[in-house]
Amino acid sequence: MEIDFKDTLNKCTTGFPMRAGLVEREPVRVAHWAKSGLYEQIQAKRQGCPVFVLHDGPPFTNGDVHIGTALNKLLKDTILRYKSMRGWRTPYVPGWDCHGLPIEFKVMKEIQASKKSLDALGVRKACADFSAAFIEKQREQFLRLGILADWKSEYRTMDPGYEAEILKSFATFVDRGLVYRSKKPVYWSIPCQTALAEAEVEHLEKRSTSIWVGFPVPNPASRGITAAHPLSVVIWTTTPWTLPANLAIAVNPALEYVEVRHGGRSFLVAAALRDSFVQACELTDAVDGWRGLGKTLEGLVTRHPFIERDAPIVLADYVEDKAGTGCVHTAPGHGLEDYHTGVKYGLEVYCPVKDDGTYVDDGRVPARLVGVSVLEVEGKNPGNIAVLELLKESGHLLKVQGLKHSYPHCWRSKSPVVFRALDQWFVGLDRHGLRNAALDAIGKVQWIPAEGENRIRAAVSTRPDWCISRQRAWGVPIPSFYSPSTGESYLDAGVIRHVAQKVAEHGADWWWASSVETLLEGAPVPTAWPKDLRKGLDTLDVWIDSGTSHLAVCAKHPDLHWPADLYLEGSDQHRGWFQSSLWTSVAVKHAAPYKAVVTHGFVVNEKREKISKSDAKPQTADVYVKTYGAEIVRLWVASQNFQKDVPVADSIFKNISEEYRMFRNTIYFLLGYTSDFNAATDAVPLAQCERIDRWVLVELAKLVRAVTEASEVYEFHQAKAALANFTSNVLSATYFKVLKNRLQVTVPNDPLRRSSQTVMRQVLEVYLKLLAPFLSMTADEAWSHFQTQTEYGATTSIHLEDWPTIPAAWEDEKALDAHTKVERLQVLVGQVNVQLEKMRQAGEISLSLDAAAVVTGDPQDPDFVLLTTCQAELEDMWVLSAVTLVPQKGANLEIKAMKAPGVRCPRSWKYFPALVDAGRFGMVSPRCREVLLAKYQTL
RNA sequence: GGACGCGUAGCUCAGUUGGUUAGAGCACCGCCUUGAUAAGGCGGGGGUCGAUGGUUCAAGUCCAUCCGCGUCCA
Repeated sequence: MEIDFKDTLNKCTTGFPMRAGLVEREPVRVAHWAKSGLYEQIQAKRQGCPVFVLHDGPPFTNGDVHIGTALNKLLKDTILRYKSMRGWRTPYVPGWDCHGLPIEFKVMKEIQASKKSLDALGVRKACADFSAAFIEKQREQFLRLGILADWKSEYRTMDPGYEAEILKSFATFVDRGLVYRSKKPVYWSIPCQTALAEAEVEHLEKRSTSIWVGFPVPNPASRGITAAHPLSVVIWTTTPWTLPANLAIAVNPALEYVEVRHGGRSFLVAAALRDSFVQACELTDAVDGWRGLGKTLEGLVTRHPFIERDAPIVLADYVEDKAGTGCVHTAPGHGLEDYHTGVKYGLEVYCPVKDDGTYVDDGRVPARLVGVSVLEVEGKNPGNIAVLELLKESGHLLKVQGLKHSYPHCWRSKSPVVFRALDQWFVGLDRHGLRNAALDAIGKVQWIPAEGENRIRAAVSTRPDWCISRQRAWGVPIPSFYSPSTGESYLDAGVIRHVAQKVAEHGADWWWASSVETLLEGAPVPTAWPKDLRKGLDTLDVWIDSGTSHLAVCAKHPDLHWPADLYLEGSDQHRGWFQSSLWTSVAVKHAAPYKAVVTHGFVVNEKREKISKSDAKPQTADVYVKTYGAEIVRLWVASQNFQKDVPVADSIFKNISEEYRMFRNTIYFLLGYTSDFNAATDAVPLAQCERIDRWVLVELAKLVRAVTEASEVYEFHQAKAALANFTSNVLSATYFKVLKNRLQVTVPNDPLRRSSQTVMRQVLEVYLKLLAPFLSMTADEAWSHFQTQTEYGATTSIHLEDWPTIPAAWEDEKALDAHTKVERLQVLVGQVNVQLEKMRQAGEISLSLDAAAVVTGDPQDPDFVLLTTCQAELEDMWVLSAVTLVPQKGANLEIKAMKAPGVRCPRSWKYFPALVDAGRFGMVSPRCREVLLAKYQTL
């Protein structure tokens, strides 16, 4: 009868399943964490510890959690779990960014589709519902990823309390004299009589009237231009109606310009566009004259073609030589580029067009234009027609030509939009040294990676004044008032604070719902304000909302402190949240709101291209969680050098899944082979542990150091790499290989076995702790098995443990000596393995235990001395059936592998000179006979 | 177009101040194992270090130009 010796071995036994079943089982652990209040437990455990505040940048609440957002949140979670284990108290208050155009836009489209019409309050209600619904969804998705947070304290920028903080901060801006009103061009829809945002504009094909117009130059010689005839600078434009607002002509400083002579007149255009100009304006037989660079033209005075006014030449880099004449009609009130150039040259932001699209009567607009509309109806634009007439009469119109091109249109009325300067509120960034204060503050922050400092410095130093008003409904109101008779605006910090208090009680809707009398009731209204006031309907730029979070959250929440220790967001936030937070902080608190800023790159696809929304598959975190499991997503995050772009692809997740199995199986092995070990009774003093066990502890110490050092500087991919190498090389390929036979074959309490188990328990404990920040669910699951051999039996979580430290005994003299010796023995066994592989390929052996080795060497040879010292351990260490040492004076060390002599023990698979009778078990090795006897008493 | 960054094996990453035949994990191929088995061991193949030029006794590592990609800006 065949005996199945497998049943007589100490087997790998554990309830920790080798197969993870992540997608199905993870939600159970997430629920377990919620039910047991793991986050609260962790905070309670670190009561009184130094506090580390990672302030959460609020994700925008207009969609499912994107894989890039998951990357961000998981990095934060990893850092906090690590910091907590390191002894920090790590309160984490998550936030949500609720206001803003993308939501309002989506909501407006829905409203439009349902043919309803809502007032501002109705729109706001719909937007709030929309945002709230996505908060619920996103929170679920974050929980599913295993994010631990103080969800009960989460902040929302639409909470009345938060809105009040925004207004209080704004009041401080006003107090400090930073806020002013000025004009700036925005998209304007004449039929809707409203400003439009970029997202509300759609580009459609349009037929426009393009014209070439000459601006006479009274004194060409002032810039050294030697023109043969009376000179005109020629501009080309597709919006003739903006000419009444012309204040300058822009040329490119680097382009060459040429005088074109024809019919007793001279024209100045860019040399590269000279031919197309001559052709378009049919100037046959034109001759070229003076030439010069654009930069020499700066300040040259031209005359407006039909208004008594100068139009100086200004320089602008955006002027191209691809179309037109290289001389760009510039109206700061009717174009953003023109506006910037105008600001640069101190030009007026002049916009002589009213809300209804008609020219104003300001005494500067020609009488024939006053009241004429610039709205195009059925292809006819009265403004254009009138301007063309004026040009024709003045003789400066060189050519009219139709042009089909893409032009912005209003998404609702489908009519062409116009650019029109409106009064806006600005924060003057150079007032009262604000910009310099911001730049100083930047220098006191630690930027990781260091290049981040350049980026924010560039953003802060070049940013023009901050336009903070939006003509929108979904946001925090700018509590301004204006006089309908004079148009004058009124803003007062005291009044704003009064409004803030009311908003804290009633929410920002109160502003829209209340009359001016109600709004100002009880407010400290300045005596200078007129009685007849209307309320402003602009909202604040949402960057003020999120940029105020350090005040509304860090400075207010009792668990947190200001400034935050860390901000962690994508690198685009240098220009976004990092910057807006800095400005508000410097304005209100005179310092940066963060001590350190870590940035991560963007998720890109396998080819390292950006992930666009038009991709076939929506790149939500859920897609990956439901396919691979949150642990795989977490491990993916830990695998990336997140300071660069982060690739995401199925092939990568498959790869990571394999790596996960490696970690999981290693835990399985450690749990399984120590399940019969009781530390209280079975532990072996370290000093008596085996050499291989001492070796692995030295390796473990190295691992703890590597993982800790990498984690301290947030280089988790290095930490994960160290863990992977340790798992694969140190444990699986070496330690476990050497131990396996010993663990299985001996009696359970064999000293060798207990020595290894003693160390394996330590390895397991430390290994799980090192994995905990990354494989949070798996480490916690294993921790329960480690404590209680059940999945949820543990009363504590691994996330409540301290980060491992390295006991001195792990690396005492004996340990280091053992380490050196084992390392050398591992190098030497390499020579054996190559020979074994040849024998295996030749069909001579299967297992390494089927082989033996004979080592010949000089007794003085250091390696031979080492082998002699460790002779008793060599068979186990090399997993061979026998190792014979043959001292031979003067011989070079030679290790020869051969088929093992003797007979194979069917139980231990090791070869022995002879087997012995073990009764009902048959013939086994003497050692196995002993074991069987001890185990079963009778044979 | 501008500013800043990135580009090392199929994939994810290491490669100290320039110095021997460029490394790891995973994947791949072959063999073994089936007593970690939806596991494990052993062996192996695979990179002109984005391209080209330059500095140097010596460059993945320094410089220049170009190409590709990303973020922000225009």
